[in-house]
Amino acid sequence: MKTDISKIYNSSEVESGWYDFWETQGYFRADADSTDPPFVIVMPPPNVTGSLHMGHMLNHTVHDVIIRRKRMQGFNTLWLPGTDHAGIATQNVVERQLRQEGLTRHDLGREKFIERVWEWKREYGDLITQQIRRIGDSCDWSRQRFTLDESLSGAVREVFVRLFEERLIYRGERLINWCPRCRTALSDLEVEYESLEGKLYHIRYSIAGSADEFVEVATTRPETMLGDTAIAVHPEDERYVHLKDSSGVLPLVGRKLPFIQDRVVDREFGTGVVKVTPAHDPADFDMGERHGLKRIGVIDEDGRITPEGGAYSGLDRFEARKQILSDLEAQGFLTRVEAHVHNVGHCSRCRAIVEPLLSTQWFVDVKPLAKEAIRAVEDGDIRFVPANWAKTYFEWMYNIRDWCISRQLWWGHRIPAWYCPCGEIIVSRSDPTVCPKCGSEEITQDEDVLDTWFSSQLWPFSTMGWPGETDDLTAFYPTSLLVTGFDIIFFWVARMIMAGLKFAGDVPFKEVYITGLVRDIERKKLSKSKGNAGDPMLVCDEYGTDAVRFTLARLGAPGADFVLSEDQLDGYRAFATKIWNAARFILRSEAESDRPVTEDEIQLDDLSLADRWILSRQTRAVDDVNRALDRYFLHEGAHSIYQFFWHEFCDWYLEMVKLHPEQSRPVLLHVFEKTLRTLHPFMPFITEELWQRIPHNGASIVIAPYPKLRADFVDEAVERDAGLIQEIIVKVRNIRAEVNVEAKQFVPLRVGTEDPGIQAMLMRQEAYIKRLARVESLEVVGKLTGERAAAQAVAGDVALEVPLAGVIDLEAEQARLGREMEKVRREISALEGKLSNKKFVERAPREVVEENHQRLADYQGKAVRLAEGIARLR
RNA sequence: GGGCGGUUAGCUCAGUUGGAAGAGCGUUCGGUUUACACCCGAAAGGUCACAAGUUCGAGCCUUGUACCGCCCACCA
Repeated sequence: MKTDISKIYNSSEVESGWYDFWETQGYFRADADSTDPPFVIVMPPPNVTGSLHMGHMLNHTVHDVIIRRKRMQGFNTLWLPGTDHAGIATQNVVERQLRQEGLTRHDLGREKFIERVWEWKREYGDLITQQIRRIGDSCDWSRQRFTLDESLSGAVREVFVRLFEERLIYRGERLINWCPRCRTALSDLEVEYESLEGKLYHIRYSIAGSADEFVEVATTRPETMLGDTAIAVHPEDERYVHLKDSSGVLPLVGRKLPFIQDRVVDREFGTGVVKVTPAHDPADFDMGERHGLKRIGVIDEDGRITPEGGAYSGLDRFEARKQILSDLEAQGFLTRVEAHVHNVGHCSRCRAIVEPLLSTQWFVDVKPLAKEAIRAVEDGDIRFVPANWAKTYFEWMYNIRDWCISRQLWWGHRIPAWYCPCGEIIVSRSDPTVCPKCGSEEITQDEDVLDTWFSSQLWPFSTMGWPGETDDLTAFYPTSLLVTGFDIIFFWVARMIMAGLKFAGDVPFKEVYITGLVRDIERKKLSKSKGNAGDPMLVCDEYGTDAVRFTLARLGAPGADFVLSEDQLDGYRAFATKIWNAARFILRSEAESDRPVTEDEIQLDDLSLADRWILSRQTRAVDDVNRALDRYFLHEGAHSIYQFFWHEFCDWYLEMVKLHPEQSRPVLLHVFEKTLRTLHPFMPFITEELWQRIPHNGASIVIAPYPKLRADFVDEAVERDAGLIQEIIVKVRNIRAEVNVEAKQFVPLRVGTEDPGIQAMLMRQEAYIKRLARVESLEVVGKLTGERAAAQAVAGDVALEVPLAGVIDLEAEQARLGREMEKVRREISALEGKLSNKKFVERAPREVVEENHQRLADYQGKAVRLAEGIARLR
């Protein structure tokens, strides 16, 4: 037990040593052989390139609060950490570095480049795991994983091969999303649509064999016309039925384009005539399929016009657009240009405009997997918190489309497919050396790597050793809970569910907690001047990690966005300071005889009112916290413990205890110690620091038991008595403030009540009133006799007056009591109205009716006493 | 076009079997009371977006309206 305690709470000092202690003691390590019930979370692996942002910190706070409490409750907890190789993101970072050296990845070649990325990872990849330690996350570092670890790569390969064998992975030429900047294919999810102000160009296409007849098409992308292979109209559009069997002529190129009829054409839009470019537009691709159209690719992987584009060959796509427009205009084909807002797809990594391109890629046929995954959520095998996110999940799953998984990158899991000149494609668990079909040794491996999410989707079981049959899988799979943001429900959550069911034989987790978004702090213009208030490490430096964690827990209701502001952080830093100062107060009067006090040792009968009251209130607070946390309502749990600690323990109990410090010492120590345990999941550092300094059992608060409900500590009568005393104290303080009594002056107090029980109680407990309300003498009478020089108030059905000669302003006093009376009358008439309503009395539950009667009686008593008080003023 | 969420105190937000409107910050007034001025004490402040409905009773349930936000979608 440390005895010294600094006067000022210094968060960075408090937060510096404990993590190493916890880690070396092995408190965070899970035991696959334990017989305790497991509680398991796998950490959503952050990108190795990354550094922690506020979103992470919120997410990790939720994780850690939940997992620390479970650990204290005796679960065999595992929080498995790790990082993601993040294909495009990481490769971009290293390529940027190379560019500064005047190099491209091609200058290095594949092997050297990958070695370079690994070097980079070794150097910087630890940053984020250090940050994770800094914020106190209680993860099991002995089980840390990286998606490119050998065993995880083995899992990826196994899954690829199995899906290929089941024909759920296939290779084919499709229209895919292509990022010309990253030079890779993207999945649909990696394309982000942005509404942009563009132009709608109207272009005249003449009719073949007719001198003056023409149709007008509208397009936002004139450059794709080079790849047009048809003109489409709606089959029931009378304006164009006559063109059914004719052709149009492509301007500038002269190619003949057949007219086709298709129901997707919107007759209302533009002229109702659409140019069809199957190689560069998803809708046109589908039409091309339906009508057997030729596909002419006119834009290449760099976003330049291909030789198919004739005169425009080699031009950048946007340059070509300008050129084509000016040529069209010069030749009179461009009839009209109008402003047009439309959605443009951007690469989610580099923001370049995505090009729909015809390309041969690998795909997963996910529909069969989705079926099981939908069922798992429908059947409640997986529960979303909040529940409505399941709708988002279903929506996507019902409409799920094939997943393009190949990426033209070097950093990632290389596709385990080999090609033989004979045409054979070999997909295998081990690297082949010869073609099994023709025996050729000329086989070459596919150059591409897999989408990063292909490996992430296996995370809950690949990290535990799958496809091996490991103890960890037996002990910890399926995991208990996944905590993540709604932005990756499709990318990750849905795919893990599919993969888990398919390969690990069970759902990957039983519950999914969806966090909200931490809205940009800049919205409040708080950070601009400070530079980086959004960086959680800087925020933790400034406010203390415990305070930041508490703030996030307090504000982040499941699924709800919130703004993190400096005001909020200030408030919860003050909370940490408050805890510190309370501890200082307690440690001030440290005694030799101090020792840990367990609940069972407490003899309720021997205790003061204050002690019994705080035990009762704490019991309720602990119960509130537990019920809130059982539902993952961290915000409510944080609120309950905050209110209890500050406004009951500090504001009332510590003040009351000053009357009988020695007598209350055991309860004081007990309640404070238990409060620290209740708080520990939210504020791990300060609670450990203080817990170690006060009497306690055990080596660390990390493994101390989490407080449970002690129903026998709840005492309604005590709470009622203490409540009345507190109310009287507040009323006296109120009077003192109203009539400007100096703080140091003690005043006389007279309390009137005809209830002998209350009279006796007040006499017994008068010391509290005297001290906390600064009262010199307390007189308890049946009825207030009244003098003019008295300020009056009513607490419950008890009246009181402060007989202070000469200081009272009669008019003000009258006005004050009048206002009070007004309120009481309003309550009475509302309650009378309610209770005279026959239907209410008949149909409302008896307790509710009874309660209303009780309240009415209370208010009526109040009214009588107020009336007496007002009368006595005259 | 479809789906989801939001609208409660000056600000940021809580509010689950429907049963007396809450917190933090801010505001006003007063405070060197032996833990704490990152504090203490006292107070002010709300037609719960609007409208109908269900109910004895609605911030909460139903329907509609308005505004704001997000997601999905092949009107070029």
